[in-house]
Amino acid sequence: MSWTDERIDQLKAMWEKGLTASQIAEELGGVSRNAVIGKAHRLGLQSRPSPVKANEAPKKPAAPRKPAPAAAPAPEAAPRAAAPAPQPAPVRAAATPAPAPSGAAAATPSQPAAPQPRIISVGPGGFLRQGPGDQQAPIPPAPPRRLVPAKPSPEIADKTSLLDLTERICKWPLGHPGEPDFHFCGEAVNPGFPYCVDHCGRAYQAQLPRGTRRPPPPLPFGGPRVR
DNA sequence: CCCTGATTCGC
DNA sequence: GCGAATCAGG
Repeated sequence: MSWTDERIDQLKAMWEKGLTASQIAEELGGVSRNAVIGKAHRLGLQSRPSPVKANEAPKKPAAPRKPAPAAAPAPEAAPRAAAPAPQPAPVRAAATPAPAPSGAAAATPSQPAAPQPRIISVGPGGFLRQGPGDQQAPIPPAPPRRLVPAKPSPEIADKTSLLDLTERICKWPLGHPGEPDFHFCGEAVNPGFPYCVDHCGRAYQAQLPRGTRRPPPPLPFGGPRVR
């Protein structure tokens, strides 16, 4: 897979939306988590609180993993880690940046300056919900669309959604796509299979000899509800 | 173990 | 430019 404009756009949107690199990689498909991170950095989409970047360089800037045996007599006093990055922890959740105009009563409260949260919703399957017009434009006007919480409703808050699926999560669908409570099994998979042990039993059934009568197997989709 | 992002470096 | 390998922290 290559980084087409579309895919780069999706990457940007999802990255800025706060999805993890793994999730983005899964949604895009054909790329690894590392590829996503690498591309994100190349694109300049830096930041994101990293779990491994707590402190800077108190004493040892951490020895470079590759000693770089190649002759490099150049005096590299401080090759990297240049940015002290006193940046405060990024607060990404707030929908309203709250400009906070300093100065005494400089505010004209009547109209709170419309912020630009740049809301990009990612629909099921990870596709970007864009109007036909804004193919890859910044989407200047805030969409009048009603905001939807990350978890659509408490009802399915603890259910396994499409975005929750990983290689080791059972992908057996429960309910029917489109229904509000449609979700996936979510159990730990039977290693090597896309389903948990239970659902592997449903998905994979021994081939019986020809002519043997057999009750129709329950299908994941289409058939009557199976739970 | 699982996960996360950051970084390096051979391609 | 790309991304696997690796690191480092939770």
